[in-house]
Amino acid sequence: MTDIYVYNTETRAKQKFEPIDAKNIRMYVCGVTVYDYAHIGNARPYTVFDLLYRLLRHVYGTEHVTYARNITDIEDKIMQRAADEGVGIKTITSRYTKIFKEDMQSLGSLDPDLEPKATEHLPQMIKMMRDLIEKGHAYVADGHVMFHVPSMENYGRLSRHSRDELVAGARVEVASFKKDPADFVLWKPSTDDQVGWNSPWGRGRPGWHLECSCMVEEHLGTEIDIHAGGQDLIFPHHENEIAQSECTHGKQFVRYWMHNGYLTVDGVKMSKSLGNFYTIRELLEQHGGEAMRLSLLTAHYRQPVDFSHDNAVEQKKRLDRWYRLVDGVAPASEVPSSVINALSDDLNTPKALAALDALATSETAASLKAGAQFMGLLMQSSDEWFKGGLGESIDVDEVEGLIEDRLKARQNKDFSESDRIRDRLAEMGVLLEDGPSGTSWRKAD
RNA sequence: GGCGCGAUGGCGGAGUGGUGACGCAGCGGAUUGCAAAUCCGUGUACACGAGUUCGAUUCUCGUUCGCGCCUCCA
Repeated sequence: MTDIYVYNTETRAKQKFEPIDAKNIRMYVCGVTVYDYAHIGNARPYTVFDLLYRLLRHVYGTEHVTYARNITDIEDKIMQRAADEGVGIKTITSRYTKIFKEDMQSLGSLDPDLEPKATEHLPQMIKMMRDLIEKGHAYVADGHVMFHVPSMENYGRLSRHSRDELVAGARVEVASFKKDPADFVLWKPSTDDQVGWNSPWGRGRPGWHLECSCMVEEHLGTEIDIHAGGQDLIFPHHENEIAQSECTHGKQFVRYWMHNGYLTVDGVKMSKSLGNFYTIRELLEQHGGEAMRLSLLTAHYRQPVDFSHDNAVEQKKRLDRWYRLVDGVAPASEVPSSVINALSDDLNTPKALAALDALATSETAASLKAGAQFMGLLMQSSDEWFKGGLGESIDVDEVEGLIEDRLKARQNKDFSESDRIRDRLAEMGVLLEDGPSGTSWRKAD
């Protein structure tokens, strides 16, 4: 069996992956908050950890791996958006959930086994808060339920932030009802015009961290193999998940914590708050799903990746070359070991892509296709790739008729006529390629 | 201030204690009426300083520069 190595944020080291139960491997990736179109930075974790999912399924068997990716469908930004549009939050969340799922599919990610929604886990959250209060880890204050950070001995071990450092470096004003400045919210009260649920502590809504702890427990159990997400979630989100789950259950919550680096634009982190973002939608329209997927995979997942249109165009050219080679070729039955080995080494996608390039010869095209498809690439036929998509209405019959005319002109050595036809096709967005076996065409970029 | 990441050729980006991946771009050639595509060939790099070593881009320390997190954030 192939050994998989992953970098564990908690130990800050690359470790051999040893499943809790090889017949029941569980991974959880923090999903999106559905209040707007997702940006391409959001897509990075779901793309790289999709590869981890594929790898685990390959090594341990499809039926032995469960991947959950939640939908955060209650959050203040959602409420704000709903209020702005004068609609209920469900209208907002179902709209953007649908868009998000479509985007992920366009980027070539497999659907997770489970996509739990926060709002469907209120009873579990109330139960966890009860447990935490009973065990002395949480308290009620001013309509809030707060987690009491000093009640947990090794709080901060994931981010390596001590409670004292946190308090000293805090940029946010400390609410007066907190017993300790580091305490965080499990439940907050809602006013009458805000969305809320009844609870033993009054009508309110859950804090973000609580949701994930409860969804993990509900669907995957109290101890799971892998929990992943963006680096910005290490603190406070994942730190607080550990606090909630471990103080509730008294056992190690997660074996391996994995975090991807940021996607940047012009070297700066892409984020909604900075406004320097591209939505997945707009980039899919410009570059297509596979080029965007490949673009996201060109850097190792823990490194920052700087998004640029030039890179997307470059990756499209790489795909063009591969698609030419695999035209009409059936994928090999085995995924090339060079690809599996590269991915098994902490998801080394640049190395895996180099392995594909090494297979990009006419002799090894079947292996290239198998390896690429394993990574969610080369999923179309070459004809679809070169001629389809883009929605530009290209009339195939007209194109082929003009190619015939041009061929006749060329046979008559009437090159000014043949070039005129080629120019006309170019205006239609069609590029010609004269090969030994005749003339083929593809849509222009 | 605390915690952490990085610095490789024109660009992107692996990797290694000792003959410099890979992609895109460039250049030369083949092919072509021309172009495109394809094929062959080809140049350029390891931030700086010190240390360890027979030998360091690779290990150690320091410096400089860049980036992120420190309760919105994938």
